[in-house]
Amino acid sequence: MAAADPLSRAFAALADPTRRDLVARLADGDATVQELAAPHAMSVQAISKHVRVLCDAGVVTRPGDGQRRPVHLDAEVFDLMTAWIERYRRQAEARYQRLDAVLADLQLDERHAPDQPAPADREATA
Amino acid sequence: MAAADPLSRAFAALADPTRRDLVARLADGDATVQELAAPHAMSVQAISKHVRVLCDAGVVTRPGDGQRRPVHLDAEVFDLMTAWIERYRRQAEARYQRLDAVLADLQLDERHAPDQPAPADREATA
DNA sequence: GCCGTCGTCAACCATTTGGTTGATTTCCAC
DNA sequence: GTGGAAATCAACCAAATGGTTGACGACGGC
Repeated sequence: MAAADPLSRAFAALADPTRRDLVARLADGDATVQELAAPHAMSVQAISKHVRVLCDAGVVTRPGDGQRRPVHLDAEVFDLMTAWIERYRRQAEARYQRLDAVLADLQLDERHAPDQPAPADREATA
Repeated sequence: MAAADPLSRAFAALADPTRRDLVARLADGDATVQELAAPHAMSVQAISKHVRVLCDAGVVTRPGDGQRRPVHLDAEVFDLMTAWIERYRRQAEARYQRLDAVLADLQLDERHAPDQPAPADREATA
């Protein structure tokens, strides 16, 4: 998963509660690794690794190049994720509505042609 | 990560391109494991495992209890994820705006009080 | 009733992940 | 300069992931 596509990296980065906590903390403002590590009963190195994962996923940037460089939340990747999620949520909802329409049609048809076979709803995608 | 919180399971479930592909396929309509496995050069057992992960994450449901039970996309968990993402995206954006306001204030203040120290913007969260 | 197929369970394996500790680098303050 | 703190690098370890193959239970069609 290390050299995976951006979407996989982004979702994987947020799949860990510690990293989501870091994001929540960074939404309040930039912070150093030490500040991020303080409330997390965990070594600073572990937090540094988590920050690297967030960085590789593009969730976070490190503007400075010194060793006191702060960690900065970059919300741009979030758009990628919401775009993907919303796409399939809408598609699923649209399918529901189409299914409902088919069922309604069946109800109507049954009143004068009770033995019509039901059309496969997946072919109606186009 | 097996007994993790719902959000972790949901993000982890979508962190795999194969599983995202299954979701894309299921957005077109319910399908059996065989149908899902067909286009994925991979054993049926592997697909079955992926479906189980999606099921544990609540992304997918299996209405039937027979062995030919179809897999059905359940978009409800998507709301959880978008809610989390949007929360911190908005918070980050709001912080930007506050930061901009602070900077604007500094610009103004510098014209008649040039040596005021900058306030830490993170304390302004409350 | 029997056969074939669908789906899963089980064991196994390679790789990744998430954590540790110890050493090293790099900068800031004095 | 020198000392100290910040951050990372490196090696290591336990557990989880993602895949395989093989076997097996449960239906549906003939």
